Amino acid sequence: MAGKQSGAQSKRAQRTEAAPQSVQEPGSEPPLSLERIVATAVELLDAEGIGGLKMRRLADRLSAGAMSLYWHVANKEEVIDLALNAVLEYRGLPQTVKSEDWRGEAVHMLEGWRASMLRHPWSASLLPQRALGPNILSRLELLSKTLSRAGVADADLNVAIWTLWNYVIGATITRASFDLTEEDRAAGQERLTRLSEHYPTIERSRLLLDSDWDGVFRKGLDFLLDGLVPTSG
Amino acid sequence: MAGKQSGAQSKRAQRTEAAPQSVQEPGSEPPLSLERIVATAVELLDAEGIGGLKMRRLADRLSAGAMSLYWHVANKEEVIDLALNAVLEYRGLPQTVKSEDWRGEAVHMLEGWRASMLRHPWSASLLPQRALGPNILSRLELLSKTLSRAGVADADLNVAIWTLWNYVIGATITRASFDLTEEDRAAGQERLTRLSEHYPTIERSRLLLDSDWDGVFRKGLDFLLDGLVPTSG
DNA sequence: ACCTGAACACCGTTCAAGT
DNA sequence: ACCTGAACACCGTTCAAGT
Repeated sequence: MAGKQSGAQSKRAQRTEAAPQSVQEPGSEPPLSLERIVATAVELLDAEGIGGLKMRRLADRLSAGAMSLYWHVANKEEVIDLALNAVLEYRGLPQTVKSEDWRGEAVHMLEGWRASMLRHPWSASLLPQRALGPNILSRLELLSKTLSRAGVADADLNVAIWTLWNYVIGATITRASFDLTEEDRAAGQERLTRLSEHYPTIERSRLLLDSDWDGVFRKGLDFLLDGLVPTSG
Repeated sequence: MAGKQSGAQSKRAQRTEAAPQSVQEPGSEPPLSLERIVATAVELLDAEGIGGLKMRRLADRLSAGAMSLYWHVANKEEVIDLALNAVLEYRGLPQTVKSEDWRGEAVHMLEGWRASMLRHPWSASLLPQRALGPNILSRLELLSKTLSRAGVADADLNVAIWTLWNYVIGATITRASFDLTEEDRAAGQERLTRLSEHYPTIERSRLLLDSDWDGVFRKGLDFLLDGLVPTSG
């Protein structure tokens, strides 16, 4: 969200002229670049989670000295911001599709957003605390337009956006944290069973075990849209 | 959530006999205790956020050597788990109230849960990644019972709980992160304005500025309950 | 039983220096 | 313009030792 402005801009912003491209020798690493750094950061985050992203480790993966990164990037926070933005990249809908099904479009967009984040389970929990990068802004802009055309009045647009944001973020963070700890979940439910005198209702419903995540997500989303979007006659 | 089992149990669990209580001299610190450690950790977290919680700093506030904490607590993670649980403490409803307004009760509980977390803005983002402590389990148990009595079938209970969980967590994390960075928000909207050609719709709606958070929360909650709970004739 | 300081491993980052 | 190693500050935690 608005989150903290990770103001630090890398010096890169001042360099505009392209350096002469050196020919790539077989077997040697390509030169360091912002793009390679970000792509490798995403790989590392995917593999090890947010706790596994260390500047030295990132440099290792790039076969660079640990300090080389700091010429391309102001600090670790900028690496994370860039990685988060990269993961939220969005190819806009093909303009040729002229669907009248606004509701279906909104569902499709929100499910796509959630899917993008679940492919990178570290990403969802980072999103609320950070400045809104361009890719997430594009997604919100497109969602706003879709809801507008679906009949949501301008005065209700912020309510609609925030409600959906809240739901998608909460669902995705929760879902991702379950992914990360699949094994522990049984232990959790077992602990619940041991305490079943205290928590009979949630124990009985096997809350931690029986969950059709995609189905749950879709149902809640439908309920919200039912309330937010006037039924198009 | 199921989150990682922060398995480490402190040695405390093995000590059952109470130590002789030393009389409290005026002006001297009371002895270290789990209770004081947790209470002070919450204070520190409230004041400085999750990044401000350092074992040395916590010990300082307790006028203890940095390493003294480790006799009472296995590690920093246990401190955080305990602080989170403390913040989620819940005084059950007075049993004397025999309300028939299940829906109102559910809203009251969920708003109370959100309010508890907002009083400690570091707490909401921690909740999804961690093992469910007793206090949050109590809240979920009570919510389950209330929804059950409101007419939600057993088969639909998990869907209802998770949908509401997702929404409350997302709303609270987002809301808390805005609290933390009130100043930056204007800067964020200003940046939006600068980019208004790219994001005309969300710029026009002043998404980052005009938000009645409590109202938005309540509206989304109502929509979800409308869908989840059969209308009681 | 309870507390402590010295010491270690680790990590982000600064700096002065290389090419 | 781009990369590097040495060094610093900081932090969680181990350990052997105190009372």
